[in-house]
Amino acid sequence: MPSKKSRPFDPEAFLDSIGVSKTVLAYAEGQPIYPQGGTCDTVLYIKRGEVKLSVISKTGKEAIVAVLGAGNFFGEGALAGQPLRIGSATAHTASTIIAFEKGDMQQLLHKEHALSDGFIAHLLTRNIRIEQDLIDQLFNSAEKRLARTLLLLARYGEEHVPQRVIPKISEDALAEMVGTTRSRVTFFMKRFKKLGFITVDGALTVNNSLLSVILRD
Amino acid sequence: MPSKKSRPFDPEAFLDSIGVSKTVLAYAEGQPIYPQGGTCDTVLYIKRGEVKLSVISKTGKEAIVAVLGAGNFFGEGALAGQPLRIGSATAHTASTIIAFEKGDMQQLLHKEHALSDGFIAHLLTRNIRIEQDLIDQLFNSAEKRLARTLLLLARYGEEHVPQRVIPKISEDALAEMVGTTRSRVTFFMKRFKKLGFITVDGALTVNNSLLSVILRD
DNA sequence: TGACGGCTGTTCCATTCTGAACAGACCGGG
DNA sequence: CCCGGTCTGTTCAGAATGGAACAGCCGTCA
Repeated sequence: MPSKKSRPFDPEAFLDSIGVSKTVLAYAEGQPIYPQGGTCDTVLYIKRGEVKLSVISKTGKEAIVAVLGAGNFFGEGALAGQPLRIGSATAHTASTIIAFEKGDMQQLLHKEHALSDGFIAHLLTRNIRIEQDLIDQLFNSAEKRLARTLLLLARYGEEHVPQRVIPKISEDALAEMVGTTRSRVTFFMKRFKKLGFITVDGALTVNNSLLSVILRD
Repeated sequence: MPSKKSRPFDPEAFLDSIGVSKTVLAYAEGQPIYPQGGTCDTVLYIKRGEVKLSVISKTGKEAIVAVLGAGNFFGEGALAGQPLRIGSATAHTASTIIAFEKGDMQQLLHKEHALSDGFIAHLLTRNIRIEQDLIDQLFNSAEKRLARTLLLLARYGEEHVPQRVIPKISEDALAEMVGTTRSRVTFFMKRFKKLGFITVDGALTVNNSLLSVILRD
């Protein structure tokens, strides 16, 4: 397997190396990066921190589409000619963000092989992830979706540890990510606790045994 | 608006122009192109026809993730290092498909600007579409999802006509695309008919007034 | 300290959905 | 023309979900 996984490409270092100017911004936790409906003229890159992408429906419901970590692009819709942002982006934790003008990015992607290779890799990864979220929604019950979300938050599979701690997240936020209501989340969390799949003592610890929830029929 | 929409790039003509060998295959309606779980070593391109991408769960349920028309790539997971196909691809109508070896494609994407530009455009479009499907699932009831699916099938928005005819599709297939059961589909279809949003007289005609179902709160 | 706001635990019921069953309509082959 | 297969129309009970309401817990802040 010659292909190297996990962020083989660092756009910032690359851009420095070819001497392109860029905008680097710092955001505090919870600070908005761009609003739903805003003009869609930049592509952003997460240098440090985590960014939450969410959408608000006409009825006021919020759905969290993704929480992305360092090394990810977001707002790529600009390149596809989207005039307005479909959803909003918020700093989930304190973050450092690099912004590229849409036009600059297009030029760079066209000229610089290394950048376009890296960007394609990123898009493919995102594609797969979103598609799996969709499949998850189509197939699974709220309980399984919650289990999957918790495992993803705990970065299941990235390291060979039996359990990991989840930073901090309210049941409300979980409900939004999972696509259900808080009462459901509370209900299932209680069950997970009872079965020993997760433990709560200030922090939330996810045990890999939670996988059994997803795998069972 | 300088950007040209709707398939600005024709990979086949391009590949011919630079003299790359490729595999062109013809599929009859309903014929499998690749199976879920098969080796994932080619990227495919739809020259003509329509391709259905579906996934089967452990419990045997099928979900139709997308139906793609001419000018689309699929099976791109190969480039992201996926060893096995996540879902299966089937010719939805008689189709002509071009297959690229994963390695060849990677080389080409790296060397040929025109190809990588076109491919990025494709990935961005797909991303947006899948993301919207996901948002649809998170926000909307089965009824609205069905309405949206019908409008998409009727290619709502592509032309300025008040109504369009949908090729042919069983309620079973609709149920799979929408992510619900056939009994629900029948139920809502009846309602749509009664309200005049669709008409069935052999063929299925979708009226743009069906939009009101999506827009209402 | 005491009020307040945010989060969690819990309950309850109306609504929606699933899954299965059965009957009739349509179609093509033998 | 009859048969079997596929698709649609319909019904229904049981399960899952949504949405709201209320109480307790725990920090912050004046």
